[in-house]
Amino acid sequence: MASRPATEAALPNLEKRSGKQRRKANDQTIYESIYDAVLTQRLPPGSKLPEVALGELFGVSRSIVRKALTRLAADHVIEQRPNQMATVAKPSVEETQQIFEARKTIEAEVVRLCAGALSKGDLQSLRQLIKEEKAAHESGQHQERVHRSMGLHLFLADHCPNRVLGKIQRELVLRTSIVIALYKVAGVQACFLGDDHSRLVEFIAKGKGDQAAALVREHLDTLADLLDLKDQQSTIDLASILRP
Amino acid sequence: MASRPATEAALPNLEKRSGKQRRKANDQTIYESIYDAVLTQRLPPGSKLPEVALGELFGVSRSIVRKALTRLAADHVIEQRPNQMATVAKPSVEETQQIFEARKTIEAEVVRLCAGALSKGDLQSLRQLIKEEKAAHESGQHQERVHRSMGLHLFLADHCPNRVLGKIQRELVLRTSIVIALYKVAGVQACFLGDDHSRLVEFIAKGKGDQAAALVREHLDTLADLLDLKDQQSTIDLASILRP
DNA sequence: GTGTACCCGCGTGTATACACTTCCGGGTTC
DNA sequence: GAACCCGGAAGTGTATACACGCGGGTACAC
Repeated sequence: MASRPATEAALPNLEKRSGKQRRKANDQTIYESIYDAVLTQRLPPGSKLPEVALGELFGVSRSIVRKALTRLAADHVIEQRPNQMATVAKPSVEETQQIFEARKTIEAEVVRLCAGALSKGDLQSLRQLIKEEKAAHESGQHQERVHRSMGLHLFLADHCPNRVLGKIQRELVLRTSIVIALYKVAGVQACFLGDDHSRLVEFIAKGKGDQAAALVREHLDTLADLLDLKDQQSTIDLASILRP
Repeated sequence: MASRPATEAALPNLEKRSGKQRRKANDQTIYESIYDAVLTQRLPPGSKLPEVALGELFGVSRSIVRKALTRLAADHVIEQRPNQMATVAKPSVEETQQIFEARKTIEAEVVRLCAGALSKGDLQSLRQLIKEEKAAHESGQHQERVHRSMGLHLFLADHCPNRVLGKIQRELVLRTSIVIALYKVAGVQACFLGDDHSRLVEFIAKGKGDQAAALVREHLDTLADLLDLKDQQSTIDLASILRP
């Protein structure tokens, strides 16, 4: 049983979430289930994803599973190597920093475009999201809080007037969440940084694009600093250790 | 024969390029072949891509073709609808403008990061690319010129220190090329705009990131202005035409 | 002549069978 | 005792068979 602990431990969690929907899942369902499991750390980085097991779990054949895995690989959620089981992506420290830098560039532009361009209803939804995030935070519901916190950034991505930039932003938000799950130090309340979110929404509401962009950059820098990027387990230099 | 002219006319062009490699193509080969055919307009937007025909053409089964098509759809090169043949993407005017705007944001940052960070050899390669582009331009080799011109931007994407941003840039360059192929007015020498490319490389060589970024934005604006975005065939307002 | 309903063919959606590759474990040999 | 070799189990890679959905064409009715 020690041969593939990640698989045996995590795969059942996939069905736990959605109950007994073992029948007739399509590739989109599988895609979202795995994605969500990765984000909530039920599937930690490096977890193995055997096609047959997934197929049995969702009640479909490997064809569907393979399609979902191909899409997940295209979105950098998992890694596929020839003749080997797919594994949940395990971004390096370097890649993590680059993801944050890239997101700073894109999200700054996204909020700039959003500023003054969102409807009253959109702003209302944003304020509601922040309220729910705080509530989840205070009641200690980890998964809920992660979803709400990420939800604000996803909302901005989905409502950016530039749909192309919005989709890029969405992908980066999700990748960011993965690395946060990977490198987050225990106890840190990621992305719940003071009232950054509240201030950001107000800047957007008042059409102050430049200030919103600046705040986002600062917000992401603070977030990146909270990560424990010193943990270099995956980049151990065997030579320096074993050399006499 | 009028039922699917695009397919019958264009699909044979796929094999024409690679000669007689009808044996044992993998999904990567198919992916690249279709991608290249789209970029060089051998497969114009809207072209149908039947799985069986592609399979026979490349000597593989539909499984491989489907994998390639799934990846192409993820990269916005083709569009897949349930129970319908995949078609080459046909970006709207609005999406085209958004692609250019997004690329301005990303590429400006990419060249800023490249400035002063490229090796002597890289700069040498860039200057060589520009030379080849000019040569292809003057000798009237359309396909070659398109490749070289795009090649400079792809080179910058691939050599950007931030690999994440580089990959986003690469995708946007390719999508830009698609819309250029789609909306280019006859006779326009797209992306061969004076000595923009030469000046850009020199800015990068001298580490003048801000000036390089500014030039890129200007370059892309000029390029977008050359397109005939008034052509709204796909968004015809029937009401305004048929109303008495 | 026109409108409608049915049928058939083409193409995709899904499942499954089989071949190949990889990895692990035991046995043998030096 | 250690290293190498070999065999089998598990998993992916690919092809193929069959089911389903859509669209066009024809025949029939009005």
